[in-house]
Amino acid sequence: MNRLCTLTAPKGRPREFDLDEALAGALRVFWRNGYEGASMAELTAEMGITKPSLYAAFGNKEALFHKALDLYEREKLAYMTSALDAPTARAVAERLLRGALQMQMSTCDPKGCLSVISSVACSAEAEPIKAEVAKRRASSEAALMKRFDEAKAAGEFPDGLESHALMRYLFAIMQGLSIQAGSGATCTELNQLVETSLSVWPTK
Amino acid sequence: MNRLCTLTAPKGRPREFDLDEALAGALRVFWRNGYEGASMAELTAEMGITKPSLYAAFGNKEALFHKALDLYEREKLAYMTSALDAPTARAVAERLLRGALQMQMSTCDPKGCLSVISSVACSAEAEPIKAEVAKRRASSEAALMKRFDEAKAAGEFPDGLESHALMRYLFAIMQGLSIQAGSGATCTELNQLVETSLSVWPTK
DNA sequence: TACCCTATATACCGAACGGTATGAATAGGC
DNA sequence: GCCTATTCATACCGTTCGGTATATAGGGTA
Repeated sequence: MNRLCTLTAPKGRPREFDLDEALAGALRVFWRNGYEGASMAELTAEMGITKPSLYAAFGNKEALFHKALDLYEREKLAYMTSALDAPTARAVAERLLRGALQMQMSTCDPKGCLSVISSVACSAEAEPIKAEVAKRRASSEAALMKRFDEAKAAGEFPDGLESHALMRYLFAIMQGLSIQAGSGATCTELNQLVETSLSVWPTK
Repeated sequence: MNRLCTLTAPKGRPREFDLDEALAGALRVFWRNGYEGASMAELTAEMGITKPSLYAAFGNKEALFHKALDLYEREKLAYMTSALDAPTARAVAERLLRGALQMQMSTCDPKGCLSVISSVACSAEAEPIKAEVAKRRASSEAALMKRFDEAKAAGEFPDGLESHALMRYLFAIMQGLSIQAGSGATCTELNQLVETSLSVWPTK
C-alpha cells in the first residue's frame, strides 16, 4: 500500500463540487453579510452544496470563515504586500490607497472590507472571529511599520513624525475608505478621498 | 373631561421603571453588540425590564434602536455640532478629532462608534437600520460641508482642495479612529492618530 | 462480485431568535 | 366600591439558528 498514491487516488466516492469554487461562494456571503449575518442556509445556497457536505469539507462555520479569510487576503489584499516594494513611503501610501480604491470600485465584488466588517460585527459568539482578524491586522500593521521605519531612517519624514503614527494614520484612512464604500459612497467620492489623502501626505 | 390633565395624571397602573434609564441601558447593549448582535434577552436584562414592558414602552426592537440612536447622537455626538462653531476649518477639525478621541477614551462607555458599527453590521434584516444610519450620517456630512464651504470662501484651503473632498477625508479619519478604538487600540495610539492627522492638516 | 470508504440528500436536533397572549396587580374617575 | 385603563410577570408562539444522525449513492480495491 503506497501512501503517496493517496494523493492521486482518493478512496471513497469523489465529491461533486469544486472546493475552491465553494469557498469563493462562502467568501462572497461573508463579505456581503459579515460573519454573524451569514447564515448556513445562505452559505450553502451560494456555495451550491448541502450542509453535511459543507461540514465534511470545511469543519464548521468558524473554520469556513477562516478559510474564506485566507482566500480574501490572498486574492483581494495582495496589493497590500506588494505595495511595500514601492521606493518611498509616499509611493507605498499611494499604492495602498489606490489599491484599496480599485478594489472598492470592482463591480462584481461586495462593497466594504471583509476585515473591517468582521472586526466590527460583534455579538458574543463572534469574539474569536474578532480576535483572529485583529491578529492578522496586527501583522499587516507590523509590515507597514517596518517599511515606514526604513523610510524614516532614509529621512523621508518631517521631524517629529513617527513611523508608527503615520502607519496608524494611513490605516485609519483606508478603514474610513472601506466604511464609506460600504455605505454607498460613489467611485467619484472615494477617488476624492484618495486624492485628498495623497495631497496632504507629509513630505520633509 | 380635560384633555390636558392626562399629562399629569396617566390613568392606569404607573410603570415601575424609568424610561430614560431603560433607554440608556438599551443604548449600551446596541453600542456593545450592534443592532443584530443585541438580543432581546440581553436588552431586557440590561434595561431591567421584561419583554412585554419593552414592547409596550418602545414598540419593537427597531423602534427601540431608533430611540437609542437619538439618545446617542444627543449625548455622545454633541461635540460634532458644537465643533462647527470653531473659527477656522482647522479648528473645526481639531475639535472633531479631539472630541472623538475623548469619547473613545471614556472608560465607562463601550468602544467604537455606534453609527459605524450599525452601518457595517449587515444581514438582510438590518437593511432599514443601515438606511437610517446613512441618512443621519448624510445630515452630519452636509453640516460639515457647509462649514467647510464657508472656510473655502474665506480662503482657508489650498488651491484645488474642495470642501466636500476635505469633509470626506476628515470623516474617513474619524471612522478609522472608531474602528481602531473598537479593535483595542490604546489611548496613546489613538492620540497619535489624532495628532498626526492634525499635523498634516492642509493650510494655505 | 463483494467490500470499504467517502460524499450525498433528507430529515431532524436542541437552543435561541423576535414577538405576544393571558391573567394578575395597581392606579385614577365616578 | 366598582369600572376602566395601563403595567407587570409568566408562559408561550412560530421561525430560524448552527449542527448532526441516518440512510443511500458511487468510486477504488481485491
